[in-house]
Formats: sequence, structure tokens, C-alpha cells
Amino acid sequence: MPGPDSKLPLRPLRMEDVARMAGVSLATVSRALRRPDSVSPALRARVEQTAARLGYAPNPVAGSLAGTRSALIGVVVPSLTNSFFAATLECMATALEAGGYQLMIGHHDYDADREARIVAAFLSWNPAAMVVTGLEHSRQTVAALSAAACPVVEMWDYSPRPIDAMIGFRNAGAGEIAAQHLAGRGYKNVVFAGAIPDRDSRARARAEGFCKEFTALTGEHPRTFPLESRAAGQGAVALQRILSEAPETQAIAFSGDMLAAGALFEASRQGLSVPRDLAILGYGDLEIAAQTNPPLCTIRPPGPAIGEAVGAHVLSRLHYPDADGLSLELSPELVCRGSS
Amino acid sequence: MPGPDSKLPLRPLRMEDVARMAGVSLATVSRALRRPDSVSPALRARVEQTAARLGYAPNPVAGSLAGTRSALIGVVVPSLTNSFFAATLECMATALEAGGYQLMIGHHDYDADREARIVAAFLSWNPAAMVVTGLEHSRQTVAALSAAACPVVEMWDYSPRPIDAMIGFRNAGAGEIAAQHLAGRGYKNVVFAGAIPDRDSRARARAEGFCKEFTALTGEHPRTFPLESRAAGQGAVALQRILSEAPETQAIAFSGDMLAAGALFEASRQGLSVPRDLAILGYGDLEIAAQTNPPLCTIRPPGPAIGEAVGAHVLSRLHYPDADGLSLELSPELVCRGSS
DNA sequence: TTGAATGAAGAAAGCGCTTTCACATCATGT
DNA sequence: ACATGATGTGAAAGCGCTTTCTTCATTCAA
Repeated sequence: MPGPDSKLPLRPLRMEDVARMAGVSLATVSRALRRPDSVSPALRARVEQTAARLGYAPNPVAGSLAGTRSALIGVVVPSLTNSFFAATLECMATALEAGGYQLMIGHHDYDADREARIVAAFLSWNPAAMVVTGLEHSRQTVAALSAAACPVVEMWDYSPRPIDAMIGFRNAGAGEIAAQHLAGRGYKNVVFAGAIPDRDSRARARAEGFCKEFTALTGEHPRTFPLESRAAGQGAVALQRILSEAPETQAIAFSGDMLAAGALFEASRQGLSVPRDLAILGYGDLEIAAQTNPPLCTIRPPGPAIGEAVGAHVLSRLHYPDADGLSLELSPELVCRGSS
Repeated sequence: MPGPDSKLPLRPLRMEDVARMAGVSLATVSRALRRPDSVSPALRARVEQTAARLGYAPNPVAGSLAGTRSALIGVVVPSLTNSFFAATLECMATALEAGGYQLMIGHHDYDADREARIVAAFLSWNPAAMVVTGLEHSRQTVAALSAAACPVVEMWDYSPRPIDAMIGFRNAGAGEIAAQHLAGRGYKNVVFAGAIPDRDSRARARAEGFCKEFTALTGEHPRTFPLESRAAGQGAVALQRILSEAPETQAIAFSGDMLAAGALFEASRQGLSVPRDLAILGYGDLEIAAQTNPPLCTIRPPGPAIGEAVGAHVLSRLHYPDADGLSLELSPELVCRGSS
């Protein structure tokens, strides 16, 4: 505690102080500051000037208790280290901070119970809005969110019937785009390599979308190659094994760019020419994807767009409390580069 | 708002309900729940059972207003997309959530004024603790943090005289380690490539640490090569330019792994053998570093360790309010791989 | 000119807790 | 037996705001 030495009993300004200085009542200050239209322009100006001169800042905790909700927005993501969500969070935070809201961020590592606990904890703060990732949640979580007295946004996935609002994309669709690309290029003997089964239901959806679509387009059922983790080293291992078990493989779709990059390095070590000897496709469009040799062909999820849309939607919902939730479907995008 | 259809006027349980059911006073419930030792074992058990049976969860907003501080912890980082901080945040969040605290996270993009605004906003919530990144802050920020009535931790940098507590490492030291490594390997005509001047003061410290130490060890003043940004593509550009302007260059230390990786790819495109023709050193030990070809030699900052230490320190400070702040110096580490 | 209708500001009642203070109750020492 | 202190519990006063309810001052139709 840095400040115990400062003996001055400098208690922070309260609204009452502003009221006294401005010669009005507490209620008027509150109104002038929160809904400027509800007081006469003269008083409004007086109050605002007094507050500014005194450097008054309202106590949001008191406001949250007295009002119907707090200026906190609860955001739950699976992981903070996953750069997809990081970009979304940054965009959201920037938008919402500008509106005077603060983000409470929690992560659950793809553990549904942990998610439920975090949601419950956040809800007890009476947040202005809740943002969660994906549309698969435990019964408890769904119940808690459904009963919540605030807008609820599910993001990074898409379904036309969200709890309240949904902003994201069909993950199966991302897989389909990958399949269409590989099928369109005429690759045969295609493999999908990812953590199967994956704790991440969106990753599973992408895998399924890929396999179904590829089968639909070519009649060929892609092999799936299960990976132990999504660590980059697994990409190299996968490449070796796939080629030794099925040397006829012409293309591998990886569930993530890091794996694909690992595979690309291994291919170059083995003297394989990508995409001639073997095509490689990633997912994520991480920064590294544009730098590899050859550059990695990948699917780019609309992470920043999701963040912006969620921020804008939450802001508008809070501004127009009667507005309805929405389902906004954004699109992942094929970033066509040299590797396939 | 998902729940307006639920007509049931099911107002959430209050402490009063628990008190009534347990046949004790409000004060007793509060005490039993917050400081179990302060009530007799019999009452404590009765209250806890009643609360559990009813599924009572305290309202943290009310608690924050009545008590001296909230269960919120304000964390300010420069960026969420930077994976260094992401790992730190995850470790911190996990530790602190277990203690019943929630993280309010803000990012300022290396903008001191924005940092000041975020710190002020967080402080107005009366947080249980504040965690900020680095030790360079605007006067306002320092003043606000110094006057704060809560523990304040500065992280990701090191100085023996923090505002309150400091957990991190000497960034100059990270640069020195890099210099020692390159000097020890006998490289001459060494270049440091990074955004110079960098908005990030820690990156500047690393650059300076590198140059000074290399000069001290070898008598040679490393050239510095200014980069426009830290985008990976810049690494390739840098490599080309450096080699065309100064073909005698034997080693390049990059300010980040992504740049170094970009340079590595460019080197392979140019048919250069790393590290024989040119040595490359990174900073960060990102996941990709272990995968490149050759694997990237880099400096690993103690990100997760910082997160854990901050979490543990904050928890202990909140548990023992009289405890002092500390200065904890962790160490970055040379991860010696093939590229230099 | 009067009465109703409209609008602006103030008084006061909470929001759901924490914590101080006062009060019992009980064990201890004389 | 009494005073003394230790211990456990309850009553009640806030924490700093929001919001309803009320009052008072206008304005407008009749």
C-alpha cells in the first residue's frame, strides 16, 4: 500500500460535495451527470462545470449498487494465450472502454465447469452485459445466462437461435472452405490433422465440416490424423508419420497454423517441395503464416471483426434497452498463399 | 436480455434471508461467511449450512461498497495480443480467481495517457490491488498509484525502488545476455535490429543493454538497424537491407522472435546458411522459435513466472495487509538453439 | 382569472452488505 | 460473593449513489 504515509485525510470527493458547491441537490447532480437531458440546460452546465473543476469522478461501485446494473462487462474466453481471442478482446475492450465500461475477463481452458463458475461469479457483479465464447455450454451456464437481466452475447460461433445475441461464424463453414479449396485444386488422398477428439467444440466443427464437404465434393473420405496437442512440434511429427504410413498423401489440412508451420519446416528438412510434393493448409492466419517458405495458405477467422461487432452491439443494446438480440454471421476467409 | 419472460419475481437471495433461516442476525451471517474464526463454531456451521442449502451467493457490489475495497483486481498491460503478457495474465487470473478475485483488464497500446485514464478508471472501483506493466508511467499515473489504498504491483521490469512492489526482470539484462552470447561465440560486425526508438521502453532497455554490453565485451559498437514495425515481414526486409549495406555482418540480434523468424526464412530463400554465413538471435521464445529451420536461438522472458509470482504476492498481501511490498527479480534465460 | 397540465428540482428511501458499538453471557481472580 | 475481563452476538449506522415520490413553479386552455 503505497499511500499510508500520506496522512492527509483527503477523502475522495462525493457527489454531495459537488451538490453543495453547485448549490443543488444530490439528485440533481446525479441526473445532470447521468442523463443530461433530464435537467435544465442552466443547471446542467453549472453541475458539469463544478464537477469538472473539482475533478469529481463518480464511484462506480455505489452507482452499481444503487442502479440496476454495473458498468462491468463480463467476458469469458477459453484462453488468453490464443491469439484469436486476444485480437477480439482488444477490439472489444477499446470499443467498450470508450463507452465507460470495464471488462472483467475470465478464461476456462475449455473446461465447462470452470466456465460455469466464472459465469456465475461474473453474474453476481450484476454486469451490464455478458459475452461468452461459443454456443456449447453446460446446462447451468445456459440457465444462468438465460435468466440474466443483461444482454448476453455468444461469439466465435454461429447459430440462428442464440440465447440472446450471437456474433461469429459457422466453424463448420471454415472447414468447408478448406475442403472446397483442396478439392478445387484437385488434391487426392487428403488428410485432416488435428486434435481429434478436441476439447474445443469449434475445432471439432471445423474438422467435421472439412471432412463432410470434401467427401461431398470428391467422393473421397479424407483420412483424419489425431494429434496429441496443438503444440507446433506436433506438426512435424504428424508430417513424418503421415508420409510414412500413407506416402500417397497429396495434401494435409491442419487444424491450426502453428501445426501447419511445423509441418512446413519438416517438409523443407525432408527436401519435399511444397505444394508440388505435398500441399499444406492451415487455419488461423497467424502472423507467421505470411512469412513461412512457401507462405502458408490458411483460413482466416474474423477475430477482430467479431470484437468490433460485439462491442458495437453491446453498446447499442445498453443505449436502447428495448432492442432485441441479433444473430450476426461473419465469414472466415481463405487466404490463398503458396503452400497449397 | 434473455430473461424478461420469466415472470417469477425471484429476487436473488440476500444475506437477510440466510440470517432469517438460520435464526441469527445479519451481522453474524456476514462474520460467519467472511471471517469464520470470528464466530463460534456452532453458529458458523449453522450459517454455512443454511447458506449452502439456500444456494446463497453474496453480492460483491454491496460488499465492495460497504467494505473498504472490492474483490476486483485491476491489471493494465500494453497489449493483449502480445503473447508475453497473455501467458502472464493467464497465470495471474488462475491464481487470483481461486482466491475469489476477478480481474479487470485494460490495455493501452503503449500510450501513457491512455494508461493514466485506465488506471484512474480502475482505481475508482476501489480495487483490492492494482497491477501495471513496466516502471515508466506518466506523472499522473504514478501519483494515482502512489496514493492508492491498495497494493500496487509493477511487473515485467525491475527496479529496486518500486512504487510498492515490483516483479519482473531487468530488460537491459536480457539485452546483456544476448550480447554475451554473441560475443562469446566470437561474432564480429554485429547488428541490433528493432524499432528504434521504440514506444516500448522495455524494448529500448533491451536494445541499450545489448549495445552497451557488446561494446564492453568486444570493443565493437554494434550497428543498430531501425525497423518500421514489429511485423514479421520487417524481419525479411531487414535482412536484405543489412546484408546489402553491410555484407560483412556476421550476426543480427532482433528485438523479437517474429522478426527473427522472418529473417530466418529470408536467409533460407537467399541460400544463406545459418548460423555459418549469418547468426540470428531472437527475443521472446515464442512457440514458433523451436520450430524454425534452424531452430531459433532466443532469450526467454519469465512471463509465466511473473504471472504466478504476481498472483501469489497479491494474495499474500491481501491476506496479510501489513506485509510490505517486495522487489522480486526474475531472470530471462538464453535458449540456445541452432541459429547462433 | 382560474384550474388543470406540464416540467424541474428536492427529500428521502433504499440498494445489500460491513463494521462499530453496545450489550449479554460466561469464565476468571480476589 | 463480587468485580473484572474475555468472548460472542445483535442493533444500527453507514458506504455513495439512483430513483421514486413529492413539492413547487410554470404554462396553457377554458
